[in-house]
Amino acid sequence: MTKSEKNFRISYTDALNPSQLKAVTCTRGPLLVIAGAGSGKTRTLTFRVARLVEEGIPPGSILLLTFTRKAAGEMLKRASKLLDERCERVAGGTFHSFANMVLRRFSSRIGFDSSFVIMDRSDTESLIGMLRRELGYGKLFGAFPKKQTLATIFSRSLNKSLSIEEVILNDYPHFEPFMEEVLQLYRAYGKQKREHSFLDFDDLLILLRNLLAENQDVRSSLSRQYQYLMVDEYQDTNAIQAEIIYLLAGPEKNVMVVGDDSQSIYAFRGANFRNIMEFPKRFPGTKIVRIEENYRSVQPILKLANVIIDRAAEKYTKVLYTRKQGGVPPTLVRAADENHQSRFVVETIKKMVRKGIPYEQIAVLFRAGFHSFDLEIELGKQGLPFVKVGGFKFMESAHIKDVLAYLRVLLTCADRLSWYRILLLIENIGPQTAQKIYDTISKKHTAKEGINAVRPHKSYSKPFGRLNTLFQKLDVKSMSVAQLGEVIIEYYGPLMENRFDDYPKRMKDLEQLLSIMARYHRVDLFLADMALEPPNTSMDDVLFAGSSSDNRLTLSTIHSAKGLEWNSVFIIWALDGRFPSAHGLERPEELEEELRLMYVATTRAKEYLYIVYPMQVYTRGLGMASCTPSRFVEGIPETILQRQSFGRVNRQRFYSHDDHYWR
DNA sequence: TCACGGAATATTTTT
DNA sequence: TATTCCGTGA
Repeated sequence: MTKSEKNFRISYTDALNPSQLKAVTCTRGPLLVIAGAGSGKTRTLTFRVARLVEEGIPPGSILLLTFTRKAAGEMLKRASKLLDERCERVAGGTFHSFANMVLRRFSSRIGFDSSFVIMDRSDTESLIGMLRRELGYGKLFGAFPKKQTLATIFSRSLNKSLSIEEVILNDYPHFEPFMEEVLQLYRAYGKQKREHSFLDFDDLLILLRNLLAENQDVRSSLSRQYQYLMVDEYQDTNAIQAEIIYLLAGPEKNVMVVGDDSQSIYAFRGANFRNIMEFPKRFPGTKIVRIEENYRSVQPILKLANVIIDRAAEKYTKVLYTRKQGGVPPTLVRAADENHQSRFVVETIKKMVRKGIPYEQIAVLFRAGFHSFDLEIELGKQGLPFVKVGGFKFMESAHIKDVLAYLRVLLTCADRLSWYRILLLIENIGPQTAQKIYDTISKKHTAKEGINAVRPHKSYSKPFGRLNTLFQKLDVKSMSVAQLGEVIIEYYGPLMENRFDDYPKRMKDLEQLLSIMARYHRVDLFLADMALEPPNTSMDDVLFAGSSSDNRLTLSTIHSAKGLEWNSVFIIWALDGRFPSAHGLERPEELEEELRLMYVATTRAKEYLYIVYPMQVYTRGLGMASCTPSRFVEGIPETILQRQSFGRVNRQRFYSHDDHYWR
């Protein structure tokens, strides 16, 4: 410690509990912080940033890596409020956005142009789909994996550091006969990316690791620049990310990682919570701090959470406790069917709101994006304002991607994927014609020249003329991002009208996109951001006219709810087969992850928690089928998880406990 | 060569 | 429910 405590502007000893304080003041050397749910992890990180800055460390030499860029931004903002605006100059973001920045700076070292394009998941799939078709593998005898599956296999191979062969043998043994073809396709995909200067999400990580591992000068330059590393959500990093941290750490090894092994929910993406256990081995002399006191939830909720996580085969090392008094046990609600489940949630929320709980303090959580469809309809009918997070994405909808395609070809004339998008929108141009036109265009260096060189066939010459006019107007150098957007939308509007019958709704999305564009002054940075951190809520999700943007309840996948908290939480579809999802039932490690997911969901609630499941579900083929509640919440004593019913089944009304607190 | 319709098939979570 | 493949007609 460079100064005595009283010389600091912030009184750390008053603001933090002893273990938090230890995590904050231990600023030198490797440090592992195990922080339970609701234990003030964000607070700890925030104070630690302020502390480092107060100790006189230049903000620019602190790097804070988090799971979303939003999380990093908020922490730095909070730190600024605590101390001063110096904290805003701390470098923060996700591994992917950090990689993006570094790789652009050192692009020549990795053999790429600095204006490389980042492919999101759907770009990746389209490109794979294109190659799959070209190579003719779709027509092979038997079922060749689809583009989506192929993308998953490729990604898993990198993120879990396994070969393609291993992934197929482990997870997709039924594709073993196609091993050679899949490998062929994988090589073609890699070649295509290199030729087009495309990087997918996984390339960002791999190339950053390779850059650091193979270029000693780059490595030491970066570790001199970032002398203090902080990594949030360490349980959800994979082997490559752990290696990046290792390579980035300078001789001082000022590396702090924070995580909670019982909240690891991204193994499907290659995350390995054992990274936490291995951290002290990689960094000898690591200090370990545990933060176990929970400030979020009332005791009855923690009790249930502890019972749930206790069912895990893996024994986690901490038990949450709280000094918060009061609270009522969470409730397991049996609803007659899916619609009753929705209606129960809506009814209860109405009662809560009447009692003074604001909408923004209420959330409904579920395993998968589509689980909320019926509820969304019900909320719309009743006029309750909500916002949906996770699941399908604004940025991935066709009309948004279409508009981005015009911008992308302005930067990279060789972007075949985007040219296909653009050309296929024109009547009478199909894949064959698009390829021919692309061949002509890609010989030129700019989109303007390229499109001018095309001699269109009569059948589409008129609409093609419009496209040509568009590209003569577009000029990256003299126009702002928003101006480019406006001209593009002017061209695209009529095409969209033709293509989609929900044209007005999509037009609103485009207006929204324009207002986002107005915040950027460089097209390449705008495009990179849209791929790395797309706005993850769709604008038309607000079914309630005139609701203010801040007073809405939240519908969210559990994955997207990570790190967040609400006064009242509903978990719906707590059915075996849905949650845990049928997918993971056979594999013990996947089932284990589902259990941790349930644990994460329950620990989001501060005061009230309902776990709801429908008794009967309509499934295609079977009609109405009875269901069993999730194994994660079955057989828990009523003193910990009380029971309630809602609706009627087979003409017999359920008995229902009195609705204790919302009457 | 394009557009469209029918049939078959697989269905999670995210940077 | 969306994707993908295949057949048919223009």
